[in-house]
Amino acid sequence: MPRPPGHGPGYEVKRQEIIDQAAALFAKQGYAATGIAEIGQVAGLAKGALYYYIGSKENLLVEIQDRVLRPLLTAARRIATLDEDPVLRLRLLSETLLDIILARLDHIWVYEHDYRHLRGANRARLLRQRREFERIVLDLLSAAMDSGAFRRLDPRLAMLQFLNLHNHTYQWARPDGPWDAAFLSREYCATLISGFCSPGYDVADLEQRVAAFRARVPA
Amino acid sequence: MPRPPGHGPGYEVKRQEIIDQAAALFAKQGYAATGIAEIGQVAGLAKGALYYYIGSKENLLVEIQDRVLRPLLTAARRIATLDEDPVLRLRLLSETLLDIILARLDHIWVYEHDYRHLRGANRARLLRQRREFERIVLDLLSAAMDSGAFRRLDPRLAMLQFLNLHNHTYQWARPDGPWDAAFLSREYCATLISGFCSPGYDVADLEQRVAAFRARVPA
Amino acid sequence: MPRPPGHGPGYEVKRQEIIDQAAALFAKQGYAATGIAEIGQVAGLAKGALYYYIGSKENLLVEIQDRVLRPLLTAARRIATLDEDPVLRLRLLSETLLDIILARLDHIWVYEHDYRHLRGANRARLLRQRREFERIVLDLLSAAMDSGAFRRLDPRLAMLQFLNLHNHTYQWARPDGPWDAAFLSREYCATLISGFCSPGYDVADLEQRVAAFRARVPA
Amino acid sequence: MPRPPGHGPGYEVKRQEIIDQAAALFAKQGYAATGIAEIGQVAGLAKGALYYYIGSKENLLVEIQDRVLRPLLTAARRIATLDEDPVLRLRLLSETLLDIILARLDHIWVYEHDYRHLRGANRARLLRQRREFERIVLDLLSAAMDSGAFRRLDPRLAMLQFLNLHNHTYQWARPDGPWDAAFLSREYCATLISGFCSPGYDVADLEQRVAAFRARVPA
DNA sequence: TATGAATGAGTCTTCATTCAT
DNA sequence: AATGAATGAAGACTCATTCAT
Repeated sequence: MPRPPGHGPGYEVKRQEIIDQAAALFAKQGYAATGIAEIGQVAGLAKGALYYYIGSKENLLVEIQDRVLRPLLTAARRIATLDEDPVLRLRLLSETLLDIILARLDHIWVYEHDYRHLRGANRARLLRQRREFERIVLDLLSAAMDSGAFRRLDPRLAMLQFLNLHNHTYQWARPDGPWDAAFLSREYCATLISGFCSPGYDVADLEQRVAAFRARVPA
Repeated sequence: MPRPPGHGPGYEVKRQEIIDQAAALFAKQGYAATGIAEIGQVAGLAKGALYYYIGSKENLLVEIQDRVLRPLLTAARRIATLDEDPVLRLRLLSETLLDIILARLDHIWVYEHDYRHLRGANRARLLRQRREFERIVLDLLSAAMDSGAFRRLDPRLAMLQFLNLHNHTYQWARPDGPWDAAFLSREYCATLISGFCSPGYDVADLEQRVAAFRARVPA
Repeated sequence: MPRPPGHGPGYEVKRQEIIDQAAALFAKQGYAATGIAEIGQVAGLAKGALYYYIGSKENLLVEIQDRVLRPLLTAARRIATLDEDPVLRLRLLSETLLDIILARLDHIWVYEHDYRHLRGANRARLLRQRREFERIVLDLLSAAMDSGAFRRLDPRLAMLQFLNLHNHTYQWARPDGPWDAAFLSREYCATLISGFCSPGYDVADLEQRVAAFRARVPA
Repeated sequence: MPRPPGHGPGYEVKRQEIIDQAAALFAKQGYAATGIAEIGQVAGLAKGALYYYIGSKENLLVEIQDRVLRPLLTAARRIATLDEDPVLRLRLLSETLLDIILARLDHIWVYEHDYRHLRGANRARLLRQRREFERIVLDLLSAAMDSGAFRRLDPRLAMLQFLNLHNHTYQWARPDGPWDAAFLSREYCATLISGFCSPGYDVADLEQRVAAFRARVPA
């Protein structure tokens, strides 16, 4: 997204503010049902000035998707390549995913609902990135099966269960809800791993290994 | 849903057809991004005639939500009052829910995405019905805990996991996908029950009890 | 230009009226400087109704160009294939061209000034048709040289002189001006043929042959 | 054309550069369809600085018209008062006109197309200057008739033929085209004079008189 | 039953211009 | 001498809806 060169120091700050405000509106009303006029009103900017910052409405959508996918993929790639037990890595990935979901609930809402309004290259890039994330989950699940921790299941269905359980959280989570990402991750993973693991696998052990890993490798 | 009085015999048939077609369009493009003109074109009707059948665009949305919620609640109420083990009832409810999701994927898409475009009484009624369904799930989970089958968990979080796992299915399921409702229900419930059950609970036994129930009580 | 099917009997009439009115505005102010709102005002139609008739602003431009080019090319093709002396055919073509220019001065103004605002296929088609007309003029001039009536000149420059002299007429002609197409054609052709003809060619003779042709072949 | 007072030495230079660049854009896209932003981009100037030089968009148009009309009228006035045969003076005027057209094709394009976007005094002055030029041509043609060189024709129609033939040249001429002003002037005047002259007038003689004049009065 | 015609507010976006710095 | 930020009207176009026929 190349932007016209030569902007003042406050430009990017204001720009990010506007994206924040747009994300809140899109989450509440939907992308298609939110008007540029409304965004300008919330931002306290006339339409001309608004466009000076945003370029286009679709651009806002792109930025919001990016704010979700960029940190998610960065973290997922890092976790995927850790030299750790795949089950542990799944647990770490789960918590990262929930971290991002809970930290930016309105972004996630837009991310889940309105990606279909992207067109052309923007849409293609988004789908590619989504597939990459799914691939990482899939590979970790396969690795857990290879390691004997998990039973032999259809890895694709296992991945979809993982995604269902995590991704749908945005539908009911609240910014001031009772549960944080760490807690939800523990619960979700307990459920999934109980369901997926081989007979005799020690589920309870996992949280201690997570704690040990965190002690070894501080964020 | 006020309907003009005094209609011929074909009225209701055509009306249902139009709702079908609208659901398909809404699912593909979103409610806000789908125009009345488009619906008329697909229905082969000029705008005047279209309005004769539909009343308003929001009316279509109401009808689509109803087509999901009416059979879902009917079945859920029936299952909830069965004189059976709560875990078995959960399994039956799961399959019913997945049946409806897979049978009407486009309706579900609209149901999940566009209920926020309902206003006033329509919206209130919808939210009430959703809460009733959630309550049924919650009560079954509590009953399973009371019966000793499940550990003592936060029943609300258990319900949310149940809903996450099931409801998000519409995001990736395809009409010609490889898995049917019975299969997915078995898999999902296996996962959930493994995670929720008390130590020593015999998960594998459940499917035989389902089969026995079906033999006793044919649909 | 496929238009939605099923229009009432008054539709096409009104449509043509609107194109007339748009042509007048475009001629006076230029295509780019004329707003849709202005056209609607002149047509006595709100914006919605206006679009019901026109489809798009560019469409209006296409129609106006077509109203010039269609009769022009039809007539030019017919004249080009007449079994007559090329000089006579040039004279007939000249009068036809001036007929069209004088009959639709505002259309010609738009035709000459605003064809650059056409895009894509519309533009390509226009340029193709213009080239076809030029080709017809060029071929007649070449034939006149081959027949010995004209000196050997650069046929392309001769064609451009023909076009210059005729096409620029729109710049100063008035609907109620003193000269009609027949008169102007006589004058223009007298000038051009005097300049182009071989020594000894009888210029004065031409008008009698035109009269004879008209008597033989009534329009 | 009010200009801010007190400018540095480079001001006027840069100003002229910008007008050049604007003329090129206006010629290609039309005045109304060319944005100030576009001009600023080509000029390498932000909008604020651009306005420091140009004052307003209409100002640019005024300057471009002036660049055509000022040298044209200066030359035409000079030629009109030469103590030479009117036919010779027409031939000299023709070449000057074509010189200006071919030297500044983009300016001419704007001059012919966009003078209607001028308002008020700017427009009045332009029309006055155009009429003055036409008057000069008209007077030369009348003089040629008075001298017996030309037949008695409607002098106004003769003038319009002269203008048609010359002014329309901008429509197809290219900066790197095969014909220069001197050549085109010879051709155009040969055509016009053949058409206008009295019987027995020696057309071929003219070019030698032009050469003789040039030898006597170097530019 | 069904239509075509009309509306006017609303859509996203671009415009020429101004001005504090 | 130049900039970035702001404006608000205007740009073309679409919308859900109504209604006489």
